[in-house]
Amino acid sequence: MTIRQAILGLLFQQPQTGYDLKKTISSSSILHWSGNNNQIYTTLIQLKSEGCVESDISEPGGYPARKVYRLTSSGKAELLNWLSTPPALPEMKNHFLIQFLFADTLPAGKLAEILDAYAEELSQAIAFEQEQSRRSLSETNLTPGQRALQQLAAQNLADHYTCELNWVAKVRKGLNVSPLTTLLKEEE
Amino acid sequence: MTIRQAILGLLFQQPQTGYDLKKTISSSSILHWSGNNNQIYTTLIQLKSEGCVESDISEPGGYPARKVYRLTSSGKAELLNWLSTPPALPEMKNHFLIQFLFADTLPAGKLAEILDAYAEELSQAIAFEQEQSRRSLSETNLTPGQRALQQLAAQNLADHYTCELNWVAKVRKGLNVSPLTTLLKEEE
DNA sequence: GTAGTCATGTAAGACGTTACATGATTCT
DNA sequence: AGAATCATGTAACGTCTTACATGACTAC
Repeated sequence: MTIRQAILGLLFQQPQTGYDLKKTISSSSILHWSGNNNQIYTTLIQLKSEGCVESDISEPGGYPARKVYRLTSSGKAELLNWLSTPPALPEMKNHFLIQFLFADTLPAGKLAEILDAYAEELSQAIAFEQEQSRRSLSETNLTPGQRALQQLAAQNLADHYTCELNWVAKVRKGLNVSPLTTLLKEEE
Repeated sequence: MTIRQAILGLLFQQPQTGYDLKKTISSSSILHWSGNNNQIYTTLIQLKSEGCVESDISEPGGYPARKVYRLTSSGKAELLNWLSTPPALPEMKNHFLIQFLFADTLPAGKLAEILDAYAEELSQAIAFEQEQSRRSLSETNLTPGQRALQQLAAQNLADHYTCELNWVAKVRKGLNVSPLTTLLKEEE
């Protein structure tokens, strides 16, 4: 349940509503959960029952009640505690890699076609992340330290997409030189 | 449900039991689901009810019955169909990146410590993947084409871990030069 | 007037994980 | 004798996704 920690972290940056959190999380490639992630609301309710967050209703009388959440000291403690946790390796669920793994079933030429489509999609993703990285510089409601972290994190994603693109180019080049079945001999 | 396609792919390579699939999947960094992934059995039962796989009992009378599964033509069709699906971007659930994103809450020095621990873990993962890549060369029950794909896929993972390690080194270096709060100024 | 955004929430499902249960065989 | 591995399966759980429901306000 990383969404719990993501919420704690965002609320530490500034108190905000569930809707604000939802927008931030869905537009962030790093906090990449569903764009319509209503788990946020249930998690907020749970966090409140555990005393990690408190909420005030701004503009009373409105519908639905606009609840602004903020961290309690207990919530801050949990966040700090999690931040000190030993880091874990990234989980890379690369569905394409599984497709690739069984691709010798495909007719010749089809793999090349798919690799090209993948390369195109990666290029777009890299452009998007670099735009995000640039945009994070102009976020006014963050401290310089927070902006630095955000920019470095966005760069991390762009780096990985670039790495993937390089890998595709390498494989694609190999496919041009020789068909799949003879690829291995070069390595031996 | 990528485990479904992974099973179809593995059964295409060779008929085998659920236990065999489980070992292969749990030891593969690419097909990285739980090491004790009993979802495989339920998926096999489902695939059978849909006519994608068939099973024979080898060594009848044993307990539990050793069921060897193989693909039907319908299963092969589904696999081929999925292989031609337009490729999707990798889902990188990098929990560490979320930790990093909120790390300005941490006392100075603690972030550097965590980055170092992360770098160490990445180095180990890279060594492991390169060992896996080497090992895939000597798998006897695969065709040369399949071995080539497997080796390239293993290399893909090693590439990503290396990319992550480079990123950590970059960040770490920046931390030495200047504290977090002044990091951004260099970029502006 | 209808589409979109603001704003909160419930409920059902998909997917993956963990724990448990059973019992045979093989290794130490 | 006890532990590990072989081998299959069920059940509960945790996490994330999708769909639905409500209703106000704003923009075209």
